[in-house]
Amino acid sequence: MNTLAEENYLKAIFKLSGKQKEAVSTNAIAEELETKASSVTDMIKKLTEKKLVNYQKYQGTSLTKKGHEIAVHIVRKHRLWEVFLLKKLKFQWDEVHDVAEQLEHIKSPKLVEHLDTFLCFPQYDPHGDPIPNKNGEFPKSFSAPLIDFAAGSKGKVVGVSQDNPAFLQYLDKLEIQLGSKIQVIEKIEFDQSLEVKINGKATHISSEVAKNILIKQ
Amino acid sequence: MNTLAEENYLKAIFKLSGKQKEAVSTNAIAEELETKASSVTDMIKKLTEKKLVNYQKYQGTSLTKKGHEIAVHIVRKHRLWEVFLLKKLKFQWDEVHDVAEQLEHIKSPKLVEHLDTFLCFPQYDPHGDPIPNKNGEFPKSFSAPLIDFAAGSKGKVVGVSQDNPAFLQYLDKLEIQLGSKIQVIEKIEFDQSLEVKINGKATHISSEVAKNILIKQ
DNA sequence: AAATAAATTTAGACAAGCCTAAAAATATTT
DNA sequence: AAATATTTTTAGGCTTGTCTAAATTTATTT
Repeated sequence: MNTLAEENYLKAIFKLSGKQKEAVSTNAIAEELETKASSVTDMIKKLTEKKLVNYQKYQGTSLTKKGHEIAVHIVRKHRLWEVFLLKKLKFQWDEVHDVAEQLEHIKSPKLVEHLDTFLCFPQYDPHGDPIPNKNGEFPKSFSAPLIDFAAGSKGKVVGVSQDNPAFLQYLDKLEIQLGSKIQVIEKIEFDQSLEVKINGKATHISSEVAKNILIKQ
Repeated sequence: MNTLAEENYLKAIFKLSGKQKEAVSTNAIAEELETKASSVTDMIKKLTEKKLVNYQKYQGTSLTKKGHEIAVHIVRKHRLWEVFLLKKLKFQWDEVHDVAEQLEHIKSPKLVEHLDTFLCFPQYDPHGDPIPNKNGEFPKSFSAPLIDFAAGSKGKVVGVSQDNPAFLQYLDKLEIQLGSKIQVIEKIEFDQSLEVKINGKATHISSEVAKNILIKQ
């Protein structure tokens, strides 16, 4: 069984290493967890000992198969709890994260599976992030940041990757909501900004905004 | 904010000190928490520092008003989660305790209150124990162990005060379930055992068993 | 390629929470 | 009331997870 601190490190490495599972730098982990690089080095050594990460001095860290499985399971729990808080307990969009951050560490296999059943096996959480099933498999159709879509592609807004109030208010102004239909008209080379149609209406958004809107085709 | 260990100490002292809030011995706390007396002394000093307990060397420990409030709040959370696990997630009677033991430490005032609302403000948990409201007040009508009832009295089984599997299996054999109607026919002076009627059917149970069945009239 | 800067690791320290063993205080016997 | 037993506390130590400061390695400039 892993400690709370270990779980948080695995989750951070998972988050930082992306789909290709690249090695993650010590400083990046330190920043993600708001701790010091020396603390990270200490913990990475323990995780190496437990065969949860691959680590070579000065060369960064990546998850082993076992470490990856644990991280995905924590992500699963986090996102299921977010759905529970939003759908069942009537939390607001931006209130769920901190509580889910605590709930994700509860240890009870039965609890997760019964919660999943109770929620009718949701595939996405309130932020539009995919929820892995109990075997750690993500739903086939992924959401991705709007900025990653080519000109011409169409999709639906399934979430955001930021819940900064100013950002959410700006989306409101642009009339971008969960479920809005969105089409990429043109990508501006110069500043990576986008011409898009939102629910049929043309508008223009910056790359900063496009990075944080999640789309599912 | 209190640590997990601190919360468990407060809960243990609350449990041991009963309604009259008597001082509790160091050894009793150590036994309750399955730890050593010396560890208890250490922690009690910290809790004294934080004004959560009253403590005089060699004279035992009692909760301050503040400590009592915190303990009651943890009990509230524990029992609400038990109801959630049983009623919503379809856990078995004897599976809820260990998970609730973890969930009770989640810190989010909003979570507790929304959970309470979601569960429609239950007054008793699956073991028949009363659930304090958000002001820390217990419901007026308490359940009591079967053994405390006089010959002739009638009531309903609202819980048990043990969740040892052998005990629960034995109850099953006696056809005693949550909600069973029970009437005390006779109390045997000699060994404190009881003649009872369970759902109309006469049977005989030992004092050991009668101590652990909770009845509400 | 040498010098400088940045990233990472090591060394040593600290708080929390636990432990064992020994000392001190309290309770119980005789 | 003295002797013995029990309870509780103290002293010192260990592990986990953190920190700062210094040393080392890698990356970037000049």
